[in-house]
Amino acid sequence: MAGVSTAVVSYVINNGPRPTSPEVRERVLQAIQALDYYPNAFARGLRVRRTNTVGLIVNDYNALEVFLSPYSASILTGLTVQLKAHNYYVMVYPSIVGEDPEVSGQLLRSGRLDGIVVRLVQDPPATDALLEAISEANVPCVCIERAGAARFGFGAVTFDDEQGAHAATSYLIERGHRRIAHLSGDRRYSIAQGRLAGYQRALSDRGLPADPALVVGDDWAPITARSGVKRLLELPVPPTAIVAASDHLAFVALEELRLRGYRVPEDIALIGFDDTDLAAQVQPQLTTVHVPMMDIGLRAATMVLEGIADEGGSAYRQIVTLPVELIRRGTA
Amino acid sequence: MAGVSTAVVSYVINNGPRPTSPEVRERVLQAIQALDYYPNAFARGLRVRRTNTVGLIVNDYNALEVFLSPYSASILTGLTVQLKAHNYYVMVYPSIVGEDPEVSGQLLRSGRLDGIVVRLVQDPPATDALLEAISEANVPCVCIERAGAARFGFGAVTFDDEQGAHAATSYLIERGHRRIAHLSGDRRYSIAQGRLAGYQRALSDRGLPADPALVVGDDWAPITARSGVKRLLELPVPPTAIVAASDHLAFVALEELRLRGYRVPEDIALIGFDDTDLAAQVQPQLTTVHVPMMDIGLRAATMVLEGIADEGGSAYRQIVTLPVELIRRGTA
DNA sequence: GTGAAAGCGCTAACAA
DNA sequence: TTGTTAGCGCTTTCAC
Repeated sequence: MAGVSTAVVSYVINNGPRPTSPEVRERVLQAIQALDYYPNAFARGLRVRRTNTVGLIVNDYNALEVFLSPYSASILTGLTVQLKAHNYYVMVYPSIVGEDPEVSGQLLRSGRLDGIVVRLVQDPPATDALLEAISEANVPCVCIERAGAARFGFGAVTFDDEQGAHAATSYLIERGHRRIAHLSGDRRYSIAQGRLAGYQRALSDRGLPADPALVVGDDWAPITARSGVKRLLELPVPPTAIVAASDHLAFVALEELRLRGYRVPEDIALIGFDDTDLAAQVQPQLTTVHVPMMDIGLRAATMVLEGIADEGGSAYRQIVTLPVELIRRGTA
Repeated sequence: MAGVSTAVVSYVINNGPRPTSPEVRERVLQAIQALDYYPNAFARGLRVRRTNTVGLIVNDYNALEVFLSPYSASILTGLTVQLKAHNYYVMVYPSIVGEDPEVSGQLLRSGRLDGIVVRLVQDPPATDALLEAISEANVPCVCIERAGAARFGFGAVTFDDEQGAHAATSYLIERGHRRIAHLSGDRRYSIAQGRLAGYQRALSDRGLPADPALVVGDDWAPITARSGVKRLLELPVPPTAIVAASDHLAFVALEELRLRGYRVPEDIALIGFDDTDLAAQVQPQLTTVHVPMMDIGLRAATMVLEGIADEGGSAYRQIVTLPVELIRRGTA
């Protein structure tokens, strides 16, 4: 319709790789408009071997909870915002712990993805099978939350649970607390382990005894948290402070403490972990450890884009650990 | 390597459209294994014009909140679980209200998607521009939360806010309440309007006056909810019950009421809306209206798959309204 | 039951 | 600056 070859149309659309005269360019643009023409992404992808798509593989234990964690939403937000700005699309894919890697292998090796961001809830070697499948996709991959085994050479954006819990616990010790409890999460998740470890290290750093009775809870369920708190309160010498492994657990603890007539923080101090939206909204506002979830998504997007641009380069293969920070509010 | 033509390989991989002899089949399968061969999705997509991908377009007012609403996560879960089971992938795309439709047009008309699920927060005609862009993709589309204008002929999975709020308010009236307040959400969202309307209709159904002073709040922010509750309590004749437009608002109200020394439900009854995870976890447990978010995602997935299978058929073009239900718990 | 070959819509190397 | 054309990797028609 513009009276030119397909090559020129391509040059116009892509601004290259060869120049076009302004008048031809104009004619082509008008024809495109008139015909309501849109390039087919699959044909282009087939030709240039780029799909403009990044996969977000979210690994978790339960298919119905993959996207429900407070993390996922923020991470997804950071990721999509950044990728959209660079004309990349996001394909989300739930991957269940223990699932046959062949399931995700189908997506991974189909050539649909230019890059991959994978949320890991465990540390190596538990994630090796999944990462092995990902490595066969032969595209840049950035792990978030936890890093993968070094041999894969993937980038990672993590945060330091251990240090966060250490800071929270140390803060309580400085404030004069000597019997500090930990309300732990599901230890299958590395973050739960890290938070427990940070708590324990803070105690030992200050020469405080590690009383096993002061560590309660072993999953993320509210009911477990409730009974854990109850057990703490029934101890011969109850704790004067609690470090919870998540804000959610802390909220439940807060409820339970109040219900039993304890004032927070006067009778018992409480610190959460994550700094979810709600933390600043309850009364008293929850003292907690801020984890920069949205930044993680953003940073992961940036890194994976670098990896894609680099064509097998390795500048992106760093392990970035974002700082976590104790936010002092009303509960400790 | 298997000593056969590419045609036969294709027949083996796709189980058709022509038969293959068992021995050849076996040879091909072994070669596939040995070569670690995986079909390229883009080449196949180019040829058969199917991408095995469904787009989830999430419309909202703020780029940073698109995926943070309690709805998004559940919807995404329902959607991905169902689509994964049918070998379809999900591409998520944030669409901002008022944004140039050309932005999403790029994705929509690129031929990447076999079908579309779009979350709408407004009613027609506000969504016409977005749906116009979607209709140019020429693929089945299912709206969720709110339906689009009839002329587009898209399917929809919705739920009845009006009726939910009506049920909640009516319940309070039956329990003897006569001064019932409504803590409203951001009226730019149709659900906020629907919930307000349901509340008002329930009052008028029972011949109760509609006191404008009893309707407070006009966004989803906690701070607004707090000041709204405060205003209610300072009224010459304060309400004895509050119907909130969301669980989040209700939680804030619950906090604020307690803070001011009111017992819930003894002094003031409270009903939320959504039945988010937390509703059953606070003490007292929140009485609320259950909205089956995950089902919505699941149902939308099923419908869009029907639309894709139907090849322009119209069986999927129904508007499904899922029931909402008052869940009696501890706050009313 | 199998092979040869066309062609999906695009890009880019090569030729002019 | 533009046109011609090969070919990305697959499916499927047509011939055998």
